[in-house]
Amino acid sequence: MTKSYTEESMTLETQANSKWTDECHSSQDERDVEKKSGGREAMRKETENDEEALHRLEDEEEDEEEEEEEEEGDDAKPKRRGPKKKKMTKARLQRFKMRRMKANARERNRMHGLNDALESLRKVVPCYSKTQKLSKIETLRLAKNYIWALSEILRSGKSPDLMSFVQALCKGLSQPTTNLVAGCLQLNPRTFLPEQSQEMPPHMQTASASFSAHPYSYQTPGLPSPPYGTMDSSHIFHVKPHAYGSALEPFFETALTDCTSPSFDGPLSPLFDLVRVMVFCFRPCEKATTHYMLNLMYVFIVGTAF
DNA sequence: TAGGCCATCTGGTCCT
DNA sequence: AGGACCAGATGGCCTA
Repeated sequence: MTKSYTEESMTLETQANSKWTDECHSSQDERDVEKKSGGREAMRKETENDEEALHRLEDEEEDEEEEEEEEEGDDAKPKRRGPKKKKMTKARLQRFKMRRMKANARERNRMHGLNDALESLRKVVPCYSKTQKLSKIETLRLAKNYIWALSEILRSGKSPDLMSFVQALCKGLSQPTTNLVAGCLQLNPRTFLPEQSQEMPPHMQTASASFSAHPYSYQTPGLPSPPYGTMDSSHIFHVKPHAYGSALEPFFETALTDCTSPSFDGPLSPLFDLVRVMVFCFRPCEKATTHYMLNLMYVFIVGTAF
């Protein structure tokens, strides 16, 4: 981080900051040594230690503040006009450190929240395994495919055959994930693998898209590698009757009000209009954060398939 | 050992 | 001013 700074452009403050970040990194190094031995447990512990340190720092800072005020009071020199170039006093440095620690703690918590949301999503996509977790990116891809597939079912009102459904699910997924999905559904990936390179069309724009419409010629080089998770596939492509009817209505109403999407015209009928609602919800809206989108995907899947 | 994945730190931007 | 969110950087762990 600090390596990108040129020495010339460093102000007094940034010098102090970089000193701090260097300190951070050295302490980070020490902590990383701990991590090697203790793993995730150590990470959590270390977070707690950080928080303790933060409280200590807060206490210290209060004392420093008083000292600083005293210093200023003693200084009888005439004050310069114009923008002050703030000196990096001990107290300022302490404050900066504390701000940084607080921000880091918040960011950690935010990322943990994001990971929790992703974990929830992992559990509702059709390939959940405690032993072999999907990566973040693969979870998102699979969720996207799953939502697309469910939307197609809602749109057409017909259940596809399992093979077509799995083909749709595995579009764009990596080989290991494809194998995993196949394993979960007790299928041989050789029998259904689609062309991996073909990007899925914007599903809501192509109303004519259907599960069996894609040409599949991809040959998989390998078989799935254990251990697989198990998956009760009974629900995965059977949408809930009247999915939109009760449970999701409040959520989507909120989502639609929050988003800057065009308004609907005409009455909402349960199933078909769920698709329309999703079109609106999945449009990029100004305030759609990552967390928001993850929750939206989760709610759609749970509301539609479970 | 390279590459994928991940957690964390950091500074910037926007919003309240 | 402070918080939320984001993207870039960095370094560790794991696996093929």
